[in-house]
Amino acid sequence: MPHPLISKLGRRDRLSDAEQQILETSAFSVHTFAAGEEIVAEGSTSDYSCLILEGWASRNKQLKDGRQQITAFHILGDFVDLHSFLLKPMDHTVVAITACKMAMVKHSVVKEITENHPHLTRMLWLSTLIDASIHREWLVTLGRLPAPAHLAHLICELYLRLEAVGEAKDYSFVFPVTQTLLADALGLSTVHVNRVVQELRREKLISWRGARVGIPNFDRLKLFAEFDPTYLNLLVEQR
Amino acid sequence: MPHPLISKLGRRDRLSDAEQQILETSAFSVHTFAAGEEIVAEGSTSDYSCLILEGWASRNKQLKDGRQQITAFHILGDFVDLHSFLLKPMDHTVVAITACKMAMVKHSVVKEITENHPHLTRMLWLSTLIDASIHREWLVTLGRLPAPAHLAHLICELYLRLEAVGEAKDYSFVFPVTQTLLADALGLSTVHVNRVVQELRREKLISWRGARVGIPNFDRLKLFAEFDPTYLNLLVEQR
DNA sequence: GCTGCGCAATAACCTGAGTTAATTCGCCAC
DNA sequence: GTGGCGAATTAACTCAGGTTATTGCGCAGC
Repeated sequence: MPHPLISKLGRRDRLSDAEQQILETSAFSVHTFAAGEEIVAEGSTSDYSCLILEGWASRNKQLKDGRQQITAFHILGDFVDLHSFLLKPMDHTVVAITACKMAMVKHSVVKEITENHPHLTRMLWLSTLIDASIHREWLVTLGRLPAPAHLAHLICELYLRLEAVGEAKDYSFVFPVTQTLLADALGLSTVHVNRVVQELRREKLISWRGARVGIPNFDRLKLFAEFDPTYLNLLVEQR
Repeated sequence: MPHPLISKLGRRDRLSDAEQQILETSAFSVHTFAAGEEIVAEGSTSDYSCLILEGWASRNKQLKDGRQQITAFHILGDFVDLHSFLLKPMDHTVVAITACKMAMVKHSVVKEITENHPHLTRMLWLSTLIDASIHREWLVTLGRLPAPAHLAHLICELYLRLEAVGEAKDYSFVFPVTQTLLADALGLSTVHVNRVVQELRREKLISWRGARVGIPNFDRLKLFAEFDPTYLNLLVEQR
């Protein structure tokens, strides 16, 4: 299996053999985390970043009263806290949604890349810029879309991201997220998430039984969600 | 007057004379934009980025029905669309809130920096990471805070950012944003923004007459907004 | 001094989403 | 197959915030 980060960056621009070699050998260890386990703590200052080899993770920000907002979902190939290379301390927690296998990369290695490999540096920078672009899209869906369209939008996004890394096809994917977590991502209550899920099911915009979500008609769901995939930057280009 | 980007980055880490020199001479021109004018169009692919020398700007994302969400406010020293160096096409518009003076920097110059000046590259990367960190904080305030705390939080943030660039002191600053724009940033209706502004005034958490906002008791406002400035990364550190 | 205009302020009414609490389902352990 | 448990579902009621419409105010233009 090719290295997931190489595939991911390679989807945006061609990587040289030397660059691929560097990424191949960048991890100093592989850790496994159980579902629900905290991978990175808010307020911590680490000297490494984590790349997902297997499983789902989320970035969570806690409020004082115990409620939380999820600011991102992460899947195979995502460099969950690459920003902690320069941005310290961590402004959020990273939590394993399912069991996760993570490759740990020392910040000294990333620093060495910035010293000697400008193109690869730009590609890593790009990957954090895409995270930010997704944050902005979430701001719009959170601030301006009604709950049903908001959920539909998230499902469109996750499907395309999963498809890009080979974890989804034929408009169906495994979605290991409880309605409670979904509520934390959508800024809703659990009860209302349930109402909205059932509305989308009733309208045949999605199917969802067990952990598997299906999209009977992607164009219809896109339209309903006002979804435009540009912000995911899934196209190859010189950087 | 020192170059605002040098001061801004210099607040996060020491810049060498050579680095300062590069930033000094990086702009190829200075443009002025009128209030309300579009500085960068959504969907466009430019070969330069803009740095604010004077005035306020915002990043706006439009919906089909004409409504919009503001995803960021920008002030003196902010590199409004540095991400367009690697992320194309633009996923949002940049609009001048007041009259703006902008320094335009060619992407070829930024690229040259990434080729030859790793530390300066990291500092520029950092500045986009701070943007992302603010996006995440906004996701929390948008998703989980009630409207009054949300507005209070924004005012805390803007005060500290303005103070850091010398545009605010003594807990008072010029806030050139109409309640309609504010509604687009907070994900609220204009009417509700007005209700909330008056609530904060009534509670003596803020004063706001004309374009000037005052904060009689910053600690009380922080508490009310659950505001923690960590995410602004205003502290100096080696990068 | 009048007119027009953008913005702030108010009012009346409506609705999407929150809250609390009870019920049901699916699945695993023993 | 029974008990336990987390998650999904449902119901009843409340409320934050949206909608539509009107009014007031300061100011630029003539």
